[in-house]
Amino acid sequence: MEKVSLPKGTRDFGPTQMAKRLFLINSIKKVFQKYGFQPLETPAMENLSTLTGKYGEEGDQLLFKILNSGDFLKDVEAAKLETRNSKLITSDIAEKGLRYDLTVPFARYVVMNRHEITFPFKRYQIQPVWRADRPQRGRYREFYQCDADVVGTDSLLCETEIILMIKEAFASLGIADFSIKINHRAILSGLAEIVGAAQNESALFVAIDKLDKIGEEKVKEELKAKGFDDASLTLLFDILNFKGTTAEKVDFLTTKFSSSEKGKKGLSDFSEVLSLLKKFGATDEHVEFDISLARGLSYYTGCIFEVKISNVGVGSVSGGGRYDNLTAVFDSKEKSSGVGFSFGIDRLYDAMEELKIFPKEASAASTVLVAHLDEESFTFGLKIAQSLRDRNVACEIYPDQSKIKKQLEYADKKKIPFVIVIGSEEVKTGQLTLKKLESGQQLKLTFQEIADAMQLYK
RNA sequence: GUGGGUGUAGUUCAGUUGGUUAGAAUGCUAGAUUGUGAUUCUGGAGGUCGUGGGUUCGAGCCCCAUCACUCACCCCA
Repeated sequence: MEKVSLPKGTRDFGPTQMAKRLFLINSIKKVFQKYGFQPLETPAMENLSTLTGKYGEEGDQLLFKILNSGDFLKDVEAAKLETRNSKLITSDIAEKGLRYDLTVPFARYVVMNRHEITFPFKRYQIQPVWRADRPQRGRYREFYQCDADVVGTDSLLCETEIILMIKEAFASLGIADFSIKINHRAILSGLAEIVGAAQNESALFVAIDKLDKIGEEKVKEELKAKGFDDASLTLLFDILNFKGTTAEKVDFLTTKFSSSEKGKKGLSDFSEVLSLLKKFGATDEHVEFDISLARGLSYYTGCIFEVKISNVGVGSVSGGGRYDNLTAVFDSKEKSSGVGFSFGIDRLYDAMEELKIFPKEASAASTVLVAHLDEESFTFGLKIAQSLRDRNVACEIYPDQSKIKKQLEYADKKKIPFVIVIGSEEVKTGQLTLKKLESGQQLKLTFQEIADAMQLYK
């Protein structure tokens, strides 16, 4: 047999995985829709010009490019080909690429349709993206992103609703132990100002973002290497290491930021979000003010979020933040500030698998299998199966005349919870045999009784 | 891009200083049981030891190359 395989970093999702993935995706979709977000889908491929230059030089290299159709080398200048420099001829032989994320295609969509869109525009988008990265644990070349954004408003209501949505999504998924870490870009800028690193913000942010991953000492080393002196490091960690409740942290920073306008602005935004949360009637349970949270993406300008599930080996499962101008990358004149966040479906899946909290029904195919012992029972069973389907019960009848043993094995393997066994006895009396596979328990019941009981398992 | 690790049955893995016919668990399959799965018992099938070369009387084991997978770093979800 020929050896078949999958491209590196890609995966099949079999029926049992799909059942769980759909449970996850549908739960999240429901929450998005409940908060007024509308679905958007964009093509897997975009013009390469739409994608290049948006993710930095590294990002450009991670783009999957699509060869032009036909004789794509025909019109390339001979001199260019001679150089054997792939980068040089890329633009001549590939004008399309696979999307790298959902944000840039969304920005493109907003720019293209700005006259039709009613702002504030709330959309969600759940689609695969592709990166020519080297795969490793929890990182794939094809993976799903699950984004929700609001564009066209500065209101902090959006930030508050994001918190509510995260809480609601996790509640419906059955994840109880998690924390929503929040920080504000302006608070970070304030921090940079105080320690005299206003000119060197990004180096500072990248370093302190790693704090919980590599520890205080390593971060100090990294910052020293980048020219930070001992005095500013002491000052910095004095603030980063402050422990206390959210309110205490805010008070503490208010005194520290007395001279920093940016810092004050960040704190007031953050306090506003907390106060709106209260007005919604929600608590700040699971919400944690984390001064060291920076997130890599430099285009965030306001609140930033990151969600971690406790006691699992996966990284953050959700994140996002506010940005000033989504469409700036396309030189759009319209100001399109907004706030967005996304769920990492693959990581959520891994986390829920690790916690073993996927509901059992999520993996079951049918609720009932109709098993039969002879030709006559099979014919009788067809009616039973269809009547159950009429009552919206997922049901299948075994297609072949096989030994009852084989039919039960089939139900067991497919994790079908109930089997109706039909033989000459059942056909004659109309009393059907219902077997619950998990317990092995078996009852003689009428069709109506079974149909009623199955309503509970739909 | 940089640096580790691992390739043996469908799957997860044992395999002694290099020495007869390469094992286990699980899965698959047949039966014990002609109306009952999962559990129990009995039998059976299943391997070019990733690939190519080298050392040796002899290589799953040692050496070289190559490919695949995998983990970490950079970056990211």
